[in-house]
Amino acid sequence: MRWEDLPEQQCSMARTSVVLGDRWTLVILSDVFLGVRRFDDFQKRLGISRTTLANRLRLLEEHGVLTQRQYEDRPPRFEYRLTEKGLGLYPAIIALLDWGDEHYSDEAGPPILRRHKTCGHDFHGVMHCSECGEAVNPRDVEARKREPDDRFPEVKRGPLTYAS
Amino acid sequence: MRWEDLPEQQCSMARTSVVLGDRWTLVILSDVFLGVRRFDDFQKRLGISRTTLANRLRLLEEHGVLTQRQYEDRPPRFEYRLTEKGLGLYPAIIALLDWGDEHYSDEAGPPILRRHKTCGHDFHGVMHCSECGEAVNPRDVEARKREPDDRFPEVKRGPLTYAS
DNA sequence: TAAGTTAGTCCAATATCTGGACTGAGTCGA
DNA sequence: TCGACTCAGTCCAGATATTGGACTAACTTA
Repeated sequence: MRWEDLPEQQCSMARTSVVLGDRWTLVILSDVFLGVRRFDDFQKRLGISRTTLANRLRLLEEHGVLTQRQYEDRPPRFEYRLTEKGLGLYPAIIALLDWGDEHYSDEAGPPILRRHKTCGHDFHGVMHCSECGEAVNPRDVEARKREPDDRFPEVKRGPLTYAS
Repeated sequence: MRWEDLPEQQCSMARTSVVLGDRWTLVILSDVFLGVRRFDDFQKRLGISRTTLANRLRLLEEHGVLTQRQYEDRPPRFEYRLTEKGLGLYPAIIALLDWGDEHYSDEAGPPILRRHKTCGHDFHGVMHCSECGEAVNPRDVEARKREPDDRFPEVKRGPLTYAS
């Protein structure tokens, strides 16, 4: 199966992966959330090739994650900004950054700190249940299909466990 | 810059992206969280090429996200399981699945539902602040570098905003 | 004994990513 | 008015990664 055929699958991660699933997109997006908006700034900060950057930004625009907006008349210049849909990726970005902070920081700690202005503290994200408000533990979650679907074959599997 | 050089960067997303940033890894992981553990099951469910699957699983093992454990003696057979480090990706997986559910579902709703066994309801994840416990809004977060670092050049940027 | 299961490897064709040069419109300073 | 600079890309050819399909290898089951 080719990557482009993934969205046909009955799986939200497959469809998400078409937009975010490549070497650069998540890094670009985390820069966008830091306030970076211009082509050359992305390019200089990330060291990504200009071709690939142009392709990624176009893809993100096509998928409604970013929009271009003019910030200068002469010469006409555009910058990339998050749409509401793009802003909806914030929890995922936070979760991925936190995971990177936890597992790949050096002795001095995470390279970038995030402060919750509302309470004034540096923080990390904790995933809570939308229904009861409690923090969610992976072992307390049970997944089920909406309905049987032959395109998404069943396999033998047990409950979620992990290697100790 | 090449993908392999990304982890040199002072950026947690760059380092995270080395492990997760490709077309298949997130999809494989979301299957792992559904309980899929065997090579052929991944391959049949995802339609990924066997070569790429083998490479991805090896990468995830090298990075300590999965481990192989023997589940059969004759012939010796191994299955892939999450380590504690891998289990730490659950918030990110939930956030990405929720985003896909929200933006790419058909009329009938998300293809897979997740139930919080603790409270008994189908749910989605809400990202909360580890310090004050409140739900986090992207606009209430302020990022800053731990310290100046020439390898990670500053750019002109304003506060986080988005296109309306 | 033949067919099936499981977990891969190997291969050549195709697709994607790379750095670097280049374009083009306009600004800035002297 | 000239020359250097800014910014957002495009274009190219070489390097790298992904693809589907065939194949291996060890063992089980009918």
